[in-house]
Amino acid sequence: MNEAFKALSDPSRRKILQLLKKKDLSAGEIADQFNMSKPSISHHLNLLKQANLVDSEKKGQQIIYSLNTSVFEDVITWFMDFLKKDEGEEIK
Amino acid sequence: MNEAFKALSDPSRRKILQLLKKKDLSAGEIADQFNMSKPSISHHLNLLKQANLVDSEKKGQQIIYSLNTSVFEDVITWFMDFLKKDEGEEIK
DNA sequence: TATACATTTAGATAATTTTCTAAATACCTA
DNA sequence: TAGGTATTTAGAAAATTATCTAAATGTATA
Repeated sequence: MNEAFKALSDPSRRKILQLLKKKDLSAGEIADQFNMSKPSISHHLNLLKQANLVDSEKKGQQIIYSLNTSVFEDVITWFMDFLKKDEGEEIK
Repeated sequence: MNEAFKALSDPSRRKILQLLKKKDLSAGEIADQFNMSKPSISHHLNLLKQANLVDSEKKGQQIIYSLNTSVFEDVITWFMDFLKKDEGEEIK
């Protein structure tokens, strides 16, 4: 899960996730939303993919990216753990 | 919330949070759990504090650190958003 | 097959982050 | 107030990350 935390620490990558939440997008369509070179976006997409936060599928000459929510669930579980009442000191 | 994501991207800092989940600890007690110099731990604690993930309180010559869960709630909310069903395309 | 388009790979540079040692600060107690 | 303990601040070195331009790859189409 370390890769996911790393991937999530960058604002551009979080913005990519927000965009993909609305709908699947090609690499180029994602890049259009940023003031950044395409290779830089490609690099960010690669990190998101390695963290299993997105999936990609080749379609003709485009590559379509989509959210992969399975790791999101893991991360939420990790966080929820901090809100659980301390288990050592049960309320009687 | 960017500072929180940044703070959470480091494994040592996440380990500190796990330790503080069990009980409040002094800076020295935290440092004892790591193979790392005290100034380095101090630096990590500072980042966690700036992200509002921990609080600190001076007690004599020690500084006691504790979890601050308010930002955890915000972050969980951010994540939950990705698991919500797409709101544009309602099921009828 | 030649050309154009979409994306990635390579390689370099700049910026940020992590970590260290040495020194400073703050508090406690004899 | 002198000495000891706990922690932080300062400043530097090393590692990692973000970003760019140029070139390469793969696909579509005229």
